Amino acid sequence: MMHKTLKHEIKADYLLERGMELLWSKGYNATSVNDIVVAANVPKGSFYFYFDSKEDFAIKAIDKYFQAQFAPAQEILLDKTVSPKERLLNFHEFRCNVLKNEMECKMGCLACNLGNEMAEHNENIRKAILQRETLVQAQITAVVKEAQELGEIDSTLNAADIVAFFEDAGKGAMTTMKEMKSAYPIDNFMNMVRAILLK
Amino acid sequence: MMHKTLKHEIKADYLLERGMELLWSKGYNATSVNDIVVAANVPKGSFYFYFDSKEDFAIKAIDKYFQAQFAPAQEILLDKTVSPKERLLNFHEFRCNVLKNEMECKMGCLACNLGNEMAEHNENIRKAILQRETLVQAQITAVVKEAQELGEIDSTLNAADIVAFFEDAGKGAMTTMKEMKSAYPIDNFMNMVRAILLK
DNA sequence: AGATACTAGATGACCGGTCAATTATAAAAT
DNA sequence: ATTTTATAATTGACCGGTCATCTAGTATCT
Repeated sequence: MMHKTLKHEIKADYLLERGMELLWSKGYNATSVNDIVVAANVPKGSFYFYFDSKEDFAIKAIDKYFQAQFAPAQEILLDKTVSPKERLLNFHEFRCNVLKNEMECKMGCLACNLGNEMAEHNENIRKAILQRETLVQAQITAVVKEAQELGEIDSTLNAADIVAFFEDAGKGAMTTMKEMKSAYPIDNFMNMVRAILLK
Repeated sequence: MMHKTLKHEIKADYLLERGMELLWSKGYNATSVNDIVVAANVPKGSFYFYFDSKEDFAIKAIDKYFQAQFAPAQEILLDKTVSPKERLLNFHEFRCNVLKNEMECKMGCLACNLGNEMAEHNENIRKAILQRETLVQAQITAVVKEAQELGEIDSTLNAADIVAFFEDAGKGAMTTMKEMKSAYPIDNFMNMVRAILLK
C-alpha cells in the first residue's frame, strides 16, 4: 500500500466524491459502506483497500468537502481588489446562494450535519471538523477586523466573537432550513448579516 | 391496545423518559430499540406493546421533551410580574444555564439533534419538531413585541425575524458547543442576546 | 372460561469488516 | 522476444453480530 497508482487515486477520489454526497444527505449512521460502493459502482471488497475504515472514509470526505466547498468562497473573501466590508457581503451572499440554489434547501452543510450527529461519540470526526472550521473562522475574522479598523463596520464588538456568533447563526439557520424545507432561515440570516454584522 | 391502564401509562412513560435521554445523546440511528428497553429495564418484547414503532416512540419522546424542557422556561417567559425585557433576559439565561450546567456541554437539544439528523428523510419526525418549535417561537415573539412596544428594546427589526434569527443562533451555538466541547459558544450567544436583541 | 395484558424468543435483513482467491503488472530468466 | 516467476492490486463471498419488528405464547385479570 506504500506507493499508490494513479488509478488508485482516481478510484479512491471517486468513492469519496459519491460517498460525500451520501454522508451529507443521510448522515453517518444512515449511510452504509455498501451504499457508498454501490453509488460509486465499485466492488464491496475494494472499499477497505482504499480506506482503513468507515470512519477514515468520513474524515477524508470531510477534508474533501472543505476543499471543494470553501475554496470558491475563500477566493471572494480574500479578493484584495474589493473593500473588506463588500467582501464580507459577497462572501455571505455566495454561501447563502449555494445553500438555496444548489442544495434546494435540503442538505445543509456536511460538517454541521456530521458534527451534530457524531461529535459527542467520535473524537476523530469531531476534531477533523473542529480543526477545519477554526481555520475558516480565522480567515473571516481577519477580514472583519480589517473592516473594523477601516471604520467600515461597527467595532464595539470583538471581531472573533461576532464572527463566531454569526457562523453559529448560519449553522442554526441551516438546521431550521432543513426542518422547514424553506429558504426563509437563510434569507433571514442574510438580512441580519446586513443589518447587524455589516452595520 | 384500546384502553390503557394506569400501569400501562406509567411504564410507557418510563420507557419514554429513559429512551429520550438516549435519543438526545446518541441520536436516532445510533439508538437501538434494545438500548431503550435495557435502559428502562423493560422486557424486550414489550416495546411494541407500548409503541407502534421506533418512529412513533421518537415522536412521543420529542413531545415529552418539549413538555419537560420548555415548561419551566415558559414560566419565566410569561411571568407577568416582570417587565418583558427582563423576562427575555431571564428566559435566555435560564436556557443557557441548563445547557451549561445540567448537560455539561455535551448533548445540546434533542429537537435540534434529531431535526438535523432526520428532517430530510423522515417527514413525521420533521413535522413533529417543526410544529413544536413554531409554538415556542410564537411565544417568544409575543414578548419581544411587547418589549418593543414599551420601548424597552430596539424596534427597527421585525420581532418574528429577530426571534427566528436568535433561535437559529442558539441552535448553531449548541452544535458548536458539542464540536468544541466548550461553553464558549453559549456564553458568546448570551452576550449577543444582551448586546443585540436586548439593546 | 374467556378476554385482556404482557413478553420471550425468533426472524430475515442488513451492518462493518475480513479473507482466500483471482487478476494484472512487473521483474527475471531464457 | 518470449516465457517464467514474483509481487501488487483487486474482488465476491462471507463472517459474527445487531437491527427493527413480529409471532406465538404465557400470565393475569374478570
